[in-house]
Amino acid sequence: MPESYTIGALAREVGVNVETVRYYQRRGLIGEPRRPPGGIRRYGKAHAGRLRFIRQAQELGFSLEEVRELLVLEDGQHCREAERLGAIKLTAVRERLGQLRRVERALAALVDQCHSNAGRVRCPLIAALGAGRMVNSREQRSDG
Amino acid sequence: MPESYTIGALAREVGVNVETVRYYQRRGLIGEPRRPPGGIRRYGKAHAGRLRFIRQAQELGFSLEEVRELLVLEDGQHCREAERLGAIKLTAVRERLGQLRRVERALAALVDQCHSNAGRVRCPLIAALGAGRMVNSREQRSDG
DNA sequence: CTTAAGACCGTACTCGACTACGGAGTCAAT
DNA sequence: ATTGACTCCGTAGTCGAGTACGGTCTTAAG
Repeated sequence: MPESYTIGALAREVGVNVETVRYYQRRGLIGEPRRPPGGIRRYGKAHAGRLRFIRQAQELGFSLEEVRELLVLEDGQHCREAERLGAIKLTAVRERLGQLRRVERALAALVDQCHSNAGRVRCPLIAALGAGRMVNSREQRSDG
Repeated sequence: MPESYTIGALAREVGVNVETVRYYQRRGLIGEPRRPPGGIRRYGKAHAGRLRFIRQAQELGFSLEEVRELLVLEDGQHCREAERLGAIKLTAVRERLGQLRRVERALAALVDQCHSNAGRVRCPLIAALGAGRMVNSREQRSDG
């Protein structure tokens, strides 16, 4: 019988705050088991799984609202829809990745220049910041 | 004479809200030019550049506070310090990059599986989320 | 039985990053 | 001179994602 966790145990198990669990319940992200006559709720593996799901999805960049959208698909009947959502996220992730790569390059180069520069004239890093557009996410034309 | 923008023009130029510019000023991210006797402030290219930098840095996941740390070094006297901060940021960027790469892989694989799966049994994406730990930023052992 | 830890619950607070509002002043065009 | 757009400034509200608080109730241990 897996309905063994109290809310506190559940939270500990998954590594979140009790208040966070309750918050998710209020947001409709996890259902609350009904209270036994005048008692306290018990949670099971499924709840822990759900909770992990939420944290995972968050790490993937889904907002709680988006997570909720995904959870609605949980019955397994909506793989298509899940795929669609996943694909959208994937695009976003890839965009971010590209951006971050550009920054990595730019920043690495600047730090390197700073190092060679060794405290001379103008600091190349600072100069670059002042100049703006070290990194541009999207090309922008008609800039005079 | 580059001090040509009003705050509104500046905001439009960079694509942010006027209130946002003012907010950044309050946060010490951009200096406000002193008002001419009883007049309105004028901003120049430098301000636009600064503003763009801030947005760039934000898109990369830097908080305004972190951006401020870098911008504080603007006098050019602190190349060493700037280098240090730059190096720290670079490390952070690389970490983020790694994380994002893992996410990209995981998500791509799942979406792909969904596609092959074509609406059958359990949706792999949903299942994977439920199982937890598709992507973990830091390894964690001793998990039973 | 007493007691302490923990559950329950609602409300309120926090934090980061904005965004909106309202009243007074300024500027350019008519 | 008047109008209307815009600036200036402070304060307040919003949004997402929690986190904290305080009072009452349950439950397990001693």
